[in-house]
Amino acid sequence: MPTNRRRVTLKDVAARAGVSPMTASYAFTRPARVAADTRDRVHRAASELGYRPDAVGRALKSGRTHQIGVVFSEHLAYAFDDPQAAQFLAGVAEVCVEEGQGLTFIPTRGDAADAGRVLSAAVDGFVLWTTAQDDPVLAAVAGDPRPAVIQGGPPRQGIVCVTQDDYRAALAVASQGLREGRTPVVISFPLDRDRERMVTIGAELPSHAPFPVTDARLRGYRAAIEQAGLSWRSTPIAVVARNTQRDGVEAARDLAPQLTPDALIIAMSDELALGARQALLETHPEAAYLGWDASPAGRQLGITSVTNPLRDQGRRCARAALDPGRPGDQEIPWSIVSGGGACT
Amino acid sequence: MPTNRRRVTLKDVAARAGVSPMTASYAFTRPARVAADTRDRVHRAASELGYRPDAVGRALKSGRTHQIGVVFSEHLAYAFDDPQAAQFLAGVAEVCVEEGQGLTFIPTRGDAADAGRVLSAAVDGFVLWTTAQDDPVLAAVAGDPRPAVIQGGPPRQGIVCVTQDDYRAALAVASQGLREGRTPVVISFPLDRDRERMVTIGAELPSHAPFPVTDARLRGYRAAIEQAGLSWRSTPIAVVARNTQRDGVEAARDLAPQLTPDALIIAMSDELALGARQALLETHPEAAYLGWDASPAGRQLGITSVTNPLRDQGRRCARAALDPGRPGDQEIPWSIVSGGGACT
DNA sequence: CTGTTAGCGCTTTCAA
DNA sequence: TTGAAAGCGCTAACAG
Repeated sequence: MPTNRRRVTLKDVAARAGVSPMTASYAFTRPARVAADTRDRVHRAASELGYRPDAVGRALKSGRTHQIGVVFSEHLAYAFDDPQAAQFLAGVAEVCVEEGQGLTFIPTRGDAADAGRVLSAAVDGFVLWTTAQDDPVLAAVAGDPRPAVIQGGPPRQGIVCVTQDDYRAALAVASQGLREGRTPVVISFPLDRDRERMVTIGAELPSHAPFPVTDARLRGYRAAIEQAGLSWRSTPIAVVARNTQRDGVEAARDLAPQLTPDALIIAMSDELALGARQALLETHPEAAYLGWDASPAGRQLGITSVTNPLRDQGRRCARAALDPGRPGDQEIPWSIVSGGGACT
Repeated sequence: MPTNRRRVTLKDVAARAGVSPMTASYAFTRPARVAADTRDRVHRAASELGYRPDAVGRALKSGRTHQIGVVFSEHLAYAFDDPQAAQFLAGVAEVCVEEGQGLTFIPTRGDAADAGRVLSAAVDGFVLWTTAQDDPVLAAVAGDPRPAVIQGGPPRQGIVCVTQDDYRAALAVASQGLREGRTPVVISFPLDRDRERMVTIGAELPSHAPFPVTDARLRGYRAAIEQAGLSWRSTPIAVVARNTQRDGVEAARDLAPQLTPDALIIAMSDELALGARQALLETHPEAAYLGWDASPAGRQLGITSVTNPLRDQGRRCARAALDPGRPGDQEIPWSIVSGGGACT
């Protein structure tokens, strides 16, 4: 039983090196402030003892945890099922590694205690993933002095926003798809936090969806459809629970009874479009598909899509969350890609 | 400027409620220990002041951070590019939510400072993703008193292991694939931590790969090939850098010159097999594919695969990391799935 | 049921 | 260049 189970503390190191705890501390945090031989003695003592600085003690005194807190305002595990969320996280993670910061996921479960959990987290700043207007976590974070950044909105005083102009992009991509005179149907992200799968029509839709991204895209699709002289009110709309191919398959099955052979499937993601395509390949070989995110798989299968560089947005969010200067909102440019070419 | 920027502390709450800090503390942590009206007074004072318990102060005193640390012993951002890793993380996250624990990613970049970063992290236990035998992080974590669990090995004193019997599974799946008399080639995960893409043959392979999963699967494939009366030494082997479809495409292109029309592509994941299939669909329509992980997409395209429930493994790892009792190693059962049916 | 004491591990401030 | 004092926010252990 060689190892001593008690934590090795800075005081132990100082004692062994024959210096005060302060000198030992400086030997690690400000090596230049300490005489070379003293510093070496401290370092030697530390490695002999197996000393590691304790992040908690350090954080308490210094007030900085060197952690970025990431919040997905719904069940945390969903974050890993959505490939777009994964891309976003990869971007956040890249910056964390570059800046020597840790990455803490703040667990949320959609209940009333979420706001408290978020505010109590031992992090220096917050990165939030798109959420609903009325999400209480938003209000909580907005009132916290730590920097906070949100991808996809909603915009809010006290929270920096990194977004695309989803309305214009949706209008543009749908308009392009409708040029061929096809009959549109829409596959939409959830309309509320219940995430209930359903089929409806434009006329039945609430005037505003609480998720700003979903809301803006729906408005864009609507404008495109009406500008094409078609009826939004009677356009079939499938609402999915999550952004997965599986949900795209289900949505397509739900829509199938109302589908014309020349249907234009307007989906809010390539993921959903790919699922729909797979479900309809045999029954509706002439259908066309619009997606979002410009995934390689989507491009390969001829899905027209909107670029949405989420990895880059993850990077921007992380950088902003690290910057106590509260930089301004950022709008990410987009373009439409179809079958290999890009325009606008 | 209404809000006071100074942090609201428990002492402030106590003062306002006219009680001692200890009573205020108990009002939050052990409500039952405090008289109902006192408790209410404290809670009211807290919400009026906007008080939130500080996780750092709490952790320092109690010695528990309520955080699980997840370590991917290479550049952190890679974790989000590998769909299998994402599944694993989803499992870990589920348990964190259930148990009210936080999830901290410990940033690593594959350099010498990783071990220190890991040990200094403010977490109560560690979950590691498969790594190499000689990874210094392993030794560091094994010597730490906090519980540690690793998915995929290597096994090590002081670290709980959650694994499959990759050797037997690889032997079984390759044997089944070789029944039809096809000529095998292998697409392998990296052989070392450099992750260099290359093509080689069995004869050139080092006798042991430092990644235990890769090593066991290669040995299984080899046994199957030799049992089928074929030459392992001359079997072409493509080594990829990462587990993505894209890498599968590249591997297939690298192997193409050596491919017979009846080739059996033995890949270490469905992801790689799907990439290879896509690359070879036109030039080698008769090829057959073996994968791993039993993904829905793989099954749909007729890839024979091994089940590898990583979400479940993530759950098991998280539970074990939370349990200071250091439960024993766990072996996950597997089965082979092909074209929709499952056997053994 | 409530309060006092003490101190977790570290570092800021100031003095030597 | 080094050290002493003080305390970050909280809670275990014990008294009252």
